[in-house]
Amino acid sequence: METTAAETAPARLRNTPSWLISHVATHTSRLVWGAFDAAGARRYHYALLSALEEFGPASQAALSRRCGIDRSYVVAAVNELVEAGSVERAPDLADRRRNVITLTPAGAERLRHFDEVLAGVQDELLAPLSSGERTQLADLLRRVLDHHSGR
Amino acid sequence: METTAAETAPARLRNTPSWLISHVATHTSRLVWGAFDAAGARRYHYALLSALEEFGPASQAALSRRCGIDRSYVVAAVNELVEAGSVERAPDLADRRRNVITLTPAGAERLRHFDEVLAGVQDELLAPLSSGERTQLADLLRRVLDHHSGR
DNA sequence: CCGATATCAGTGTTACTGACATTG
DNA sequence: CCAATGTCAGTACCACTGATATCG
Repeated sequence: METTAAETAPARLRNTPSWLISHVATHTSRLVWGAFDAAGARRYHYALLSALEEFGPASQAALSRRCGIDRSYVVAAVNELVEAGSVERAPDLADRRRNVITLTPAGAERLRHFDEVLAGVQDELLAPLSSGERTQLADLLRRVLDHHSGR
Repeated sequence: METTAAETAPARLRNTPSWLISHVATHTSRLVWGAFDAAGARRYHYALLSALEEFGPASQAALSRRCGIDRSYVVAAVNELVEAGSVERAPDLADRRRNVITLTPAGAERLRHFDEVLAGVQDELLAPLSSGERTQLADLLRRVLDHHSGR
């Protein structure tokens, strides 16, 4: 235990949305990281596989834009996913600057597995909230996110 | 511009609270970091000053627990705050393992300045939400946070 | 020549881990 | 002897920056 007890945080912080978001995100990362680590994966593997399943084969740059992951990180992530047999990387014959990344059946399988793992995480993360409140929270966050990624 | 356009994220991600939180937190950090950087400070300076103002002089370990900042980081942060004249560090005569950190008048001044800076950040961050919705979001996050720091 | 792509090298912040000496 | 404290060294993840070569 690094942090022996909790001791209430200053009211200033507890009333500042940006602080709340950051701290909840820290706990979230811990949970998500733990779950993916146990599954031998990284958090953004799920993001990439999701994009490939929903939108079909795509270039690395497109994946970067859709998932909000840096291009240089997509390179590394795709390397890992290729090695795991979850995706395939092939040069794009139509535009020779690009690679086409394609989801493999094993990758789709993996994605479904991650779905379950992540569902468990959501449940643990949002334990104190009712079903309606979870939806409410997601809606609010989605609106904030859309506002800031619109640019 | 690193990310030319946004292109909608996969529905799987947009419906996953943990993903929403993490991504909103990224945007949040950008905003907060920018604001504090312009003020020549770090994000956790605000946390530490807040705790000192609300609870009075405290040891570094107590500050760590209250602000959720790692002990090793508190060391560095207090160094910076001492150098900036915002706090004073003195050995605790009652318990010689400890230091007593005390807020200086200049530090209290600094805190008030940060209050204003941060208020602006909240406004920018939560721009798409009404006043009631902002409260709602903060309430939900606070409950999630309390649930996870209770341990 | 400009813009996009894939890649790589490197930086900065922060959470976390572990070690250590000092003190209660 | 065990626990807490302050300190330091080192790791890991991730966002970000910039450079480079290739291609449209």
